[in-house]
Amino acid sequence: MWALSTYEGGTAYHHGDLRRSLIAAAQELLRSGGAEAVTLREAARLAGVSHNAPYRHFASRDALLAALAAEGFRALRRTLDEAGNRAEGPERLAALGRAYLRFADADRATFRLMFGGVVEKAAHPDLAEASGAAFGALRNVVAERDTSGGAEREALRAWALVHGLAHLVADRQIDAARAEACLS
Amino acid sequence: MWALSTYEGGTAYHHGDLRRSLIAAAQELLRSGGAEAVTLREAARLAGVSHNAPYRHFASRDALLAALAAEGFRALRRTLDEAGNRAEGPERLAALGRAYLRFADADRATFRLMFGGVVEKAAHPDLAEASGAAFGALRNVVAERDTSGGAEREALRAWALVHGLAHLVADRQIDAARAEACLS
DNA sequence: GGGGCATGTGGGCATTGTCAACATACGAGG
DNA sequence: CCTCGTATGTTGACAATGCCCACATGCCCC
Repeated sequence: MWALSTYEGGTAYHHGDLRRSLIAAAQELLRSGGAEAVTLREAARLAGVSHNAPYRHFASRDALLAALAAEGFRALRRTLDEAGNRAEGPERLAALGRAYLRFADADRATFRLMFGGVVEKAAHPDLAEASGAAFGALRNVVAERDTSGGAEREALRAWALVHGLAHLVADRQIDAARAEACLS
Repeated sequence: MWALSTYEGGTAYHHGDLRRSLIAAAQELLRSGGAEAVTLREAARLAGVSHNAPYRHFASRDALLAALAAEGFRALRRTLDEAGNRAEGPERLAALGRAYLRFADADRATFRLMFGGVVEKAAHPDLAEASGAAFGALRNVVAERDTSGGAEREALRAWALVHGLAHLVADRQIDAARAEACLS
């Protein structure tokens, strides 16, 4: 067969790790055409399987999107953790902010899927957990900076500021450099 | 015919103001089921016309979504203008912020359509204009507060803070009251 | 080595976006 | 008043998609 896809693998009939291949294919669709372009049948085509094979791994298209979003939250968490480990003291929060912004800028489609409300977190426990973990990482560092009485409010403000900047970047309302300059 | 829809009107064949009816129907679909639920055929059904009638008013499903988003930006601008007129001096910015948050909270689906990247502003001039006007209203008031050298940066910060809070509210990460408490 | 079960296949159905051809009515100009 | 052009709406069709069903295949455990 000409043009064997990179997402194929394993034997002819049993794929080997179709779930991962489908996610990889779907990520490519997501990044190149947005959430609308993520199609079970197209992902199956890219993975070199029949149009119904994905249903052995994802209950529905929504479940596939949820998996993509969860993957995004896990990646975001890794990014935040790394940034947090490389900085110390008062620099730490700004480092997290920069990491957050760079994540949004580097993978706008995934960021929008994560926060666009297309997938309902309540319906996908895996997603909810990944999302909670990522937010936890951010909240911890935010709260550690300010231990006074108004910590709660300040933490929320910092979070909202970064989140808003990230959305503006993802929507191309401002560019990433200008957004980074806004972090105190 | 039983169950005449509120979106119908005019004579039997020629509807009268189908464009407006379609937008109203689509808004209902948007609010009750999100952007995914906005369907040309369902909107046509609600308006009591054939499945192809909408094409006389919208070139594509995307054009209909763009019209909904533009309508949203116009409503946001009206809301911001009213809020700005009712307040004076330093209170003015906070009033705009509250209006912004309430808009996002009251019509989460429309807010997400406006900022979710589902419709490409570049492809719909009407949308781009409405969006620009709404942002202009916000930016003017933001910039008026701080006329020092760092006005640009402070304006962007204020905008991002409100925008981030609005997204968090729309995604139900925090509730509207907590968000409003964050506005200085 | 045989059977159970996870995994993949093929066909089918309803829904949708979009195109093309046709039908109808409103309004301007005679 | 009539007629004809054009805006508006209708019917029919096609491909793509999500999802369901019955069936095929092959890996693993007994």
